[in-house]
Amino acid sequence: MNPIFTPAKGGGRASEDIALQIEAAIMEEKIKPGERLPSERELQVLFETGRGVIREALRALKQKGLIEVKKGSKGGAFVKEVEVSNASESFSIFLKQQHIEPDHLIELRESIDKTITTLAIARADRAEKQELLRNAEKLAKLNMEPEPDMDKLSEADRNLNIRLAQMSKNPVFEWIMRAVQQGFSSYDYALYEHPDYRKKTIENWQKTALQIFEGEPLKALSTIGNHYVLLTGCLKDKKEEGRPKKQEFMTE
Amino acid sequence: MNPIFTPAKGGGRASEDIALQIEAAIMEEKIKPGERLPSERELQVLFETGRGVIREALRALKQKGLIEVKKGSKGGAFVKEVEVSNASESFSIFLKQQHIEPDHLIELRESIDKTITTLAIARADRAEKQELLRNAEKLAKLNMEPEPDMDKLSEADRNLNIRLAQMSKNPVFEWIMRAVQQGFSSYDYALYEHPDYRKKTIENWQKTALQIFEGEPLKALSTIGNHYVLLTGCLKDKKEEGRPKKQEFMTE
DNA sequence: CGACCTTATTGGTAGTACCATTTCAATCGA
DNA sequence: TCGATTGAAATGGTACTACCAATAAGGTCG
Repeated sequence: MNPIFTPAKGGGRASEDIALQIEAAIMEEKIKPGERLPSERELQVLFETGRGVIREALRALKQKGLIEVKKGSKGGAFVKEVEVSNASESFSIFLKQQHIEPDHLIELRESIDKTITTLAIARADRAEKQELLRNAEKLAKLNMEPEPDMDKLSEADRNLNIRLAQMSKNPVFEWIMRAVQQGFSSYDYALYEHPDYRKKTIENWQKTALQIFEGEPLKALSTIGNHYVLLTGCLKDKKEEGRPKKQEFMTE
Repeated sequence: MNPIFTPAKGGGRASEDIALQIEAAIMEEKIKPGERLPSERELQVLFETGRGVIREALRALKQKGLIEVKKGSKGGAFVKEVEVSNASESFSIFLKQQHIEPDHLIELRESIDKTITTLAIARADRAEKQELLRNAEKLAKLNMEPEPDMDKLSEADRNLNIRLAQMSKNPVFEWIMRAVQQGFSSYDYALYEHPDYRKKTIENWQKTALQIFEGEPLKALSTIGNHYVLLTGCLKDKKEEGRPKKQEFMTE
């Protein structure tokens, strides 16, 4: 085997050097997803360093979502298949710490959603579009219940968004969508609290899915736009807490 | 002071628990950016654990970009102001490991750029628009030189993109723009290698800036679109390496 | 008063010992 | 022979100690 790893250079930050070497090995696919890294004690020898340093390096890689660690015999650090959920965490940290306005995030989502919709109509096959339609119906059915389960409703809404993103056949959009949802799902939640908004939102989803299925880009875009009209209207109402003066969104 | 930190619960993953507690304290702004966490030896006492565990927790937080660590007396872990560079690192990991196609990223940029442009026309004040125009001229001037400096050209291009994003008055778009640029600046670089593409791209930028200045949304959108026609055309040419058959982008 | 030195603080590294969990093979029993 | 039990080995998780290296602050000497 090639000398993949070379002893860590001194100078106050050995664990960073080690983390970089391992990360490089993963990126160059010298170690592939699913494979195991040497044990901590072996790495300790390879890098000619203490075990604590190794552990710190592994901890950083784990945080990056590059590896996962299992205990016990035959345990160790395994190279992980990249999951969007890990990659989007820092994005949500950014959102939280910057006190991003809901309006700003909504702008992003609206922009992305419109592109995604256009792409989905052009690229998704018939089966996928039908599946989207089915999922929209499932959402509507959830709302038929006497006591609709909020968590399930949000989950179904989330699912629709992700599915639509996947239909664009562009993984970047899927990543963004997941990141945004992870960061700010709470606002969509608000949309499902009022029975009135809830009903309209669900109807809107069904309409969107249908128009995508029928390949009507312009109509679908307009319908998607309406989703955000609803959302901003709802958030505005909520801000005026208790004293709603008038409703300014389109009723249909 | 409240008892911010409680001893880590056992069960095989103390450092995670500790990292969560500290992260929560940061998010709730019990510790604000710029402030210092207790020293490792103090934390060791607060959490009733070993120093190694503390160090692992801090390493994870550092990787998340939440803290930075300084050595020496009066050193320690300081809560960091969130920087886009940290937040966008995981994004570029995602891009690298997923082997994202340039085309996919271009789709995102085109989508975002169009929204940004629309917002910028509506929201930026006259001075900012004029400044954008000046920067576009600066870019053109750089190209007048007998031996144009590639790095400076890319830098100027980057600057224009960021500036435009800022003019949208929406920090989320700025983040996305920066992240994308960090991840895939190499492709824009290609655009500036051919003198022919370079000239057209720069002219296009000037045109865009002018149309934004004059408040012509539709024209500006079309011009922005042309930028990506150029970019895809250029990348395509480059892929056909050496045997360019025909040029398929708009000449003007 | 300024340049230099000392010291205290703090992160960084090394090493050891031991614990908890997990796997797997050897052993025991029916 | 087959199954269950047990025990050893591998491996990550924790604790503790000692020492190194960098840094800042204060004291000392010229």
